[in-house]
Amino acid sequence: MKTSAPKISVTSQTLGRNNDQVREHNLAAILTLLSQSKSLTRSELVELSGLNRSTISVLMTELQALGLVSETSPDETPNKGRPSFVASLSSEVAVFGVNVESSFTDVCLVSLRGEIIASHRIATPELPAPESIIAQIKDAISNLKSAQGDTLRIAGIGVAVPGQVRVADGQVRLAPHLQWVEVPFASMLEAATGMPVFLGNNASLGATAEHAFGAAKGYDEVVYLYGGTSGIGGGVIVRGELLRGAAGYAGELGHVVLSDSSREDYSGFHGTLEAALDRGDAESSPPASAEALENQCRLLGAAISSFANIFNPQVILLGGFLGSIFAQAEETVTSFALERILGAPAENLKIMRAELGSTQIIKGAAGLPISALIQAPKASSAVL
Amino acid sequence: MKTSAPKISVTSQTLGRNNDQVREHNLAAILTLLSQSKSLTRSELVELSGLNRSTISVLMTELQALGLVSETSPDETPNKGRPSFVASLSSEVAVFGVNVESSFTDVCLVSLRGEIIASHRIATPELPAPESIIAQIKDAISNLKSAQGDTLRIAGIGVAVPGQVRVADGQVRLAPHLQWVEVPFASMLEAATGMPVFLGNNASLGATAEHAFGAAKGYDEVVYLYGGTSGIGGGVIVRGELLRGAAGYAGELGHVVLSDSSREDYSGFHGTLEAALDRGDAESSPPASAEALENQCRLLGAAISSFANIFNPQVILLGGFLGSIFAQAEETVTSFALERILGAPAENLKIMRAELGSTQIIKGAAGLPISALIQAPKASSAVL
DNA sequence: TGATTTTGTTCTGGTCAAGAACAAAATAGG
DNA sequence: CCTATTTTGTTCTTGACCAGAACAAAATCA
Repeated sequence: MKTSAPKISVTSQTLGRNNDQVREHNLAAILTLLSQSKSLTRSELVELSGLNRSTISVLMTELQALGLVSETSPDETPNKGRPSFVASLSSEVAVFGVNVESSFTDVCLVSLRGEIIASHRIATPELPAPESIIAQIKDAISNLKSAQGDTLRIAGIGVAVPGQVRVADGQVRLAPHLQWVEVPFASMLEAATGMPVFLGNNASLGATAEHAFGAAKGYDEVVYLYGGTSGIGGGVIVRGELLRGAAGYAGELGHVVLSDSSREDYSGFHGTLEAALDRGDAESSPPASAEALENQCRLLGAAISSFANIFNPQVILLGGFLGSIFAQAEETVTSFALERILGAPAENLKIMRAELGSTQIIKGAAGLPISALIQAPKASSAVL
Repeated sequence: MKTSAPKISVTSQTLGRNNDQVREHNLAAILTLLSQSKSLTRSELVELSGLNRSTISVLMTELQALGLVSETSPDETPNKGRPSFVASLSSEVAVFGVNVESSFTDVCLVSLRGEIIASHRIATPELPAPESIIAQIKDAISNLKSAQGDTLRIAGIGVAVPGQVRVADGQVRLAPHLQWVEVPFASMLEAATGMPVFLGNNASLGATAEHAFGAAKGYDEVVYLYGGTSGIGGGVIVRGELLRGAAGYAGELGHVVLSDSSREDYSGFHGTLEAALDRGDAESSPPASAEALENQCRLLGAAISSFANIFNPQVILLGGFLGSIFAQAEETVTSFALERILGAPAENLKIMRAELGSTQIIKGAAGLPISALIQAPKASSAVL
């Protein structure tokens, strides 16, 4: 816990760049734009990317050759002039999104656009052991895949886990509600399926899903708080990307200290947000009293004010039972929050309920292999 | 405070890139490498940047023509083979760093390498009014500049302010200890001096200085907490860059809610870190009792645990009187903190006292125009 | 002093995006 | 129905950039 020699960090900033990387970047830019909209015409791509028409032409040809983009003629031609091709991400490439919870595991086939094509739920009356659930996921994947056409290619698997995940190698460090300790889940599932596997924390992936598809779409600075059966988690979007921290454990927003109370949360920490807001009161049954609800609003408001002062976000999103509390008493939560937010970060701040339903975590998980494909389209396509 | 249509964000991710930007990026990469070391040989630059030797040759020629880099023959030649040129950032270009506090304002001439060349302190027995302090800063700048050789070129002015600063236009929204409200300081100082002016919050700039030159050098995920006469502020480095948030107000770490206490901080918020840790007790005089010190350690530890869980940083740095508390009772603070940090983010976490002395804020302020110059060497050089 | 090693410089070649010129495909108007 | 206009896709040329090869320069070592 004390100082040692810091390793020199080689960021992309200090690395030189050559033409290959320019092409890769521009391909990724087009794919990113396409993933943000259902479909875009070539002329819209020209405008949005700032690239020349001729360059777009070359890039689109390459992306079609890679099988990542499909172009069609437009259905309607509202403008005069030659109609522009309509491009969208190929429906012949998809990924799997997996959400592991204590009582069930969802496996979904998800398109590059983030649409759920097919899904299957594995019920686990007993807590899932890593080996057995991996075998079941493998079966579900091959069933879902064979139910589709032969032309479907899979770019990878994204898995959401309710626990702390080391992003570098997809190791589950600790997932208390699954009773998993130090499970190398990514490498195990990779070995079983032969596909690239990406792991993430479930609440963090909820944040990326809300950012990509949900209520936080279009914002680059977002705080997401999620209250579920496994406590309170969160995710933060900074400059349009998920806040990961040194090893990927960032975003444990439920464990901020809020009060002097001795009440403990699921990790045994006292006085934290998770300790103060107990799930049972809020979602399943209406709160015991108006006083109890007001107390919850006060605590939620205090947490919101802390996060607003820390992150100066554009949006703070509340999901799960925290969204229920907010929906019941929006004014109360907001006014408690505003009590302790500085004037400047309080401007233009939006506090909203999260939008996506139960599919958000799956979509966030699917976003992991999708992002990997988009960021390195040439390299990733070789893997398919 | 409620939802409106989100504006579409155009990030660099979605923008195409052309050859001009490649050159600009590579020039910036070399300057960044040089700013991280005192000096580097060309062959070291080849290795660190990953660029070809011939490319480095061209780039260095251009940087010398821009007057940003100077090359000398090596003093010693420990290896066989032709000795490599030693390159370093030019000493003919410098910037001004300014730190405005309630009772004085420091103006320093700072080299591109972050060394303070000359400095001048303006005493302000009365609180400084914007117009008068700008006139005094202008005088100090011209005096400091004329004391140097004629060849010295100035790339800009960086100013640290104890308050909330909108980074987009350098507007001081609120600086309570200066009693400034909505002061367009950057444009005022630009008009007075004709030089480009950059503004930042003092604690945030302390964080960037610790990251660039101090105890956090080499780390990319850093939380910095600073306790000074104007309360408790902070700064967070995420992926090697300062966390700014939507408008630049992020990092107000002193205003996180920690307890149910009704004690208020300088902004009138109760139960916050700043409210709980009163400055008077800690720095000027030894704490009244061991009990009082332990209480301070408990509160500081609680804040540290929150930030560790939120950010999963490599380092948490404590500056100002928070550093004094830590130095007095390192074990106590650390053990209180570890009580409520999850296992994974607690690994490899270093809690340290900040390194730089009173010059840190000046160096951080100077870093603003230096970074601007490094990031856009061709454009910025035209301004000089 | 000559061989070896390492580095700086110059020249060539390949890749990339921008822009111009041209072809293609729609609408608008008679 | 035909033609002018508008908008878009394609192709070719041009200029910029980086990589690599060939060569020259400057040190050490035997």
